[in-house]
Amino acid sequence: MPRWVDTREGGEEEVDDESTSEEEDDEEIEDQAVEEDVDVEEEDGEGNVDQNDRAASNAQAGPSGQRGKISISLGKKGLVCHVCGKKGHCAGFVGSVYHDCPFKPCYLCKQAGHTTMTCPFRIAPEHGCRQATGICSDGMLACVRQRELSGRRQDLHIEQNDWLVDAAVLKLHSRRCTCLEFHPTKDNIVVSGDKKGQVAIWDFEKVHERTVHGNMHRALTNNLRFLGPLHDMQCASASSDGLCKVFDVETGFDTVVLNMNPDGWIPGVTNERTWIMLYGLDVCTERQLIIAGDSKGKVYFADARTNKEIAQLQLHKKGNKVNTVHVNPVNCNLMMTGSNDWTARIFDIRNMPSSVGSSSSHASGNGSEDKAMELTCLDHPKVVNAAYFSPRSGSKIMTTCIDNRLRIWDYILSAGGPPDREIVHSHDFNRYLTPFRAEWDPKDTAERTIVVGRYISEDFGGAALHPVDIMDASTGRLLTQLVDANLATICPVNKPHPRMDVIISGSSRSLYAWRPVSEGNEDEAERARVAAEKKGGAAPSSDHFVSYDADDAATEKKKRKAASAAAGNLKDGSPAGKGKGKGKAGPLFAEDDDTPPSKANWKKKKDDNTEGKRKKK
DNA sequence: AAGTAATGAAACC
DNA sequence: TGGTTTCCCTTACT
Repeated sequence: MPRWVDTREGGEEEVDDESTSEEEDDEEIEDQAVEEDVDVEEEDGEGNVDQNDRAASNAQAGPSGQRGKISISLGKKGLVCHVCGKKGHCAGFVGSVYHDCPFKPCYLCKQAGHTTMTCPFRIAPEHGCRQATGICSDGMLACVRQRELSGRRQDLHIEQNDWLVDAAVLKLHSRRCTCLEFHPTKDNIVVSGDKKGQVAIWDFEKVHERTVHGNMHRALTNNLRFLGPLHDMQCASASSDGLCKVFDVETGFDTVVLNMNPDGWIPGVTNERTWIMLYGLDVCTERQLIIAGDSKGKVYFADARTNKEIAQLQLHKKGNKVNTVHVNPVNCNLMMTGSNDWTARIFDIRNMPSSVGSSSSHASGNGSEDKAMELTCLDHPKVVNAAYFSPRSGSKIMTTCIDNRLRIWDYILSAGGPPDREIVHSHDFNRYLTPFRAEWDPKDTAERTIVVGRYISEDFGGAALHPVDIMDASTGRLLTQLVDANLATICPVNKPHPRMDVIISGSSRSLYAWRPVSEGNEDEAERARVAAEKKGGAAPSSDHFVSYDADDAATEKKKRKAASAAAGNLKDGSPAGKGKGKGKAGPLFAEDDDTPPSKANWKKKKDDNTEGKRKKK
């Protein structure tokens, strides 16, 4: 049985009882649409039927297969499409299926001439992908042959299991989760950061055990990285408050390594242009370096032993975020960054200019000045959310770009040129959500398995769910899609465990632990599934399900007090009042000085979405 | 149950 | 270069 943790008051009941009559509603809507003379009969994405069916049984089993024809009524005169503004049709959800505006390019691959529903990339995710050389449709024979030829061990690591959420901690954070990191030595521990600057430590085996360091930062915790097995309690963090800290995950005791805004926020003086935020972060254990990227295209190097800044360099175009920093896992001289300037870049740290001070003010040029270190630049057509070396050999490269493509280079040396593969995959949303970042599975010795959340939803037995995809980076093939009826929100943050068959997803304010359904456990999983279905997607068991309303600041304080009184690990429960604390927070800061850059004066345009709204409940 | 705020990139002038 | 507007399947709340 899945283990869900709900520590809010009333725990399970909260999530209970939603949408029991979902199917009837669906039918109603469909019927309606049919009645009102239908011009366009649903283009049915034949190709993905089986894919969906399989996952549908994973999710709300429902009357899965026999989902009747869905129709959209284009004949209605009164309708106005909120996407293109033209009359006579309307984009949006019909039940759990979204229909694109037929006059816009495909939402998935961005090409004109078809909609997402009929997109070749949706029907066959590997469509148009060149396979990596030496990879023959995943046959065992091909793997053996490859192994003999290259002398390297090539595991066939094909995920075929069904996965389900095994444990969850709901509302652990008070804002959306922004990053995740596994503890280097304690297998069951995952550390997560959120949009408010909190850092949480969760034991996904014990489920109820978690610690929240509430005031680690005063703005988004953008990245976390452990200092390594030798300092296994020490974790570094980079935040939009401009701080890079090293903190002890058990005690929460922290040391500031970098402070990009030493004068703080001075009303009337500081503004959004001058405030510096830290984004990308990595730790180089060999060199004892902490490397962080900022919101202005600079990268900072700090000595992890002294916690002092060594250098800062303008490695990317000015004014553009450096979203990720990654030190090559086998060659610590190599570093790669992914940035909002539409590039990923690879650097040789040895070529760092010797005379770089903390007050460097290089000017001129097109913005990215400190070229000495740069080995190559990987151009992209849009923002690069993430750029990572493969975790074992360090010789492959994968980037996540918001043009809805994952790009794979099979060898670093080819990184100057076009990628070996572009995998079309839906992850292009850029507001409201934490940016998607595709991750390598460090367990796969062949360095093929990758994990990435999907933005676009799919109909799983009547529910619109957003799967987490396990894909093969060498073929572009979708190996498995993770869905669970209890997890209906988008999962932008996902990490495969380095040693266990576990994937942790951060979705909204909650964390979820996926596990494959083992053969012996299928019955149990089935029961859990049925239970979940009966309850309308609610918590099957409180042993596996915790919710924790971290929203209200006062409640939070109370809770912390109680926790410290109890002087031990936080135990389940500590019933929190129903979170109402609106948590009036400027975009940048959670508390005090109320002059953070606020965009409250933004004009709002009504986003007339009503007719196409997805029916919930 | 309908409305809305928070939010970020990019196109445009 | 800077300010303004738009956009596209959000989410959690009133």
